[in-house]
Amino acid sequence: MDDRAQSIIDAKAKVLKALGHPTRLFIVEELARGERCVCELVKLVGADFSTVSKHLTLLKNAGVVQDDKRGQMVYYTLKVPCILRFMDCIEAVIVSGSCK
Amino acid sequence: MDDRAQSIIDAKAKVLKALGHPTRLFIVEELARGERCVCELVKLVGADFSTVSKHLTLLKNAGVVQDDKRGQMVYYTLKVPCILRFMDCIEAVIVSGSCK
DNA sequence: TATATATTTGGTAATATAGCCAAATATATG
DNA sequence: CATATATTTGGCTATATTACCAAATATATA
Repeated sequence: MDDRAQSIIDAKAKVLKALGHPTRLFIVEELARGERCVCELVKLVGADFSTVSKHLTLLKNAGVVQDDKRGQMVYYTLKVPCILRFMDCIEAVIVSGSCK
Repeated sequence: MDDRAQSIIDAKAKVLKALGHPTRLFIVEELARGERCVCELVKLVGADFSTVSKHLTLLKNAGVVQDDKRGQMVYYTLKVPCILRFMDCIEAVIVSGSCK
C-alpha cells in the first residue's frame, strides 16, 4: 500500500474511531436532533464538564462536528449528517447480525 | 438514558470502534472484494500473524466479519456489506469536510 | 471592577489497546 | 507417526485513552 492510500485509510479510521465511543456516539445522535450547547450535553451525558468538552474536541478534530461560540456558550452542530444514515446499518449489525 | 438505550449505544459504538483502526479498516475494505484467508491478509497488511489474527478476532466479536475454516486455512468474509456504503460518507468527511 | 457562568486546558491515575515473540493447537502430508 | 503449515492464544511492554479534579480563560452582568 502506498503512502497516499495509507493516509486515506488513516483519516477514515480516525473518523470511525471518533464515533466509536458510547459517549461520543450519544452526542452525535443528540446533535442529529439539532444544535446543542456544551452545558446541555453535559446534563444529558451525565459526565464531568471537562470530559464532555474533551469528547467534543475530539469529534471536532475528526471533522464530525463544528462549534460556534455565541456569548458565553459554545454551540455544537453535526457537520456530517450522512453519518446518521449509516447508523441503520450499524443497528442492523447488532440486531440481526447482517444487512443488505 | 435508560439501560436499554445505553446498551444499544454501547453495541453500536463497539462496531464503530472495531472499524476505527487503520489495519482493521484495511482488512474490511479488502474483504469487501471477496473472501480472504488469514495468510493473504497477513501478507497484505505486513504485520505479524498474531497481530492480524487478533484484529480479525476483534472484528468477528463486533459482528463485522465471519470466519470459515476449511482445511488448515481460515477464510474471512465481510458479514455486513452495508458498512461499505458508509465509506463514501466518511470519505466525504475527510475530503470536503461535509456531506449531504 | 468584582463576580458568576460557560468552557477549555493541564495534570494525573486507572484502564485499554497494539504489536511482537514464543508457545499451543489444528490440520495436512510425507 | 513425524513434520510442515496455518492460525490462535498467552505474555509482555509501550503507548493511548478515559475520566476526574483543579486551574485557567472568556464572557456576561451586577
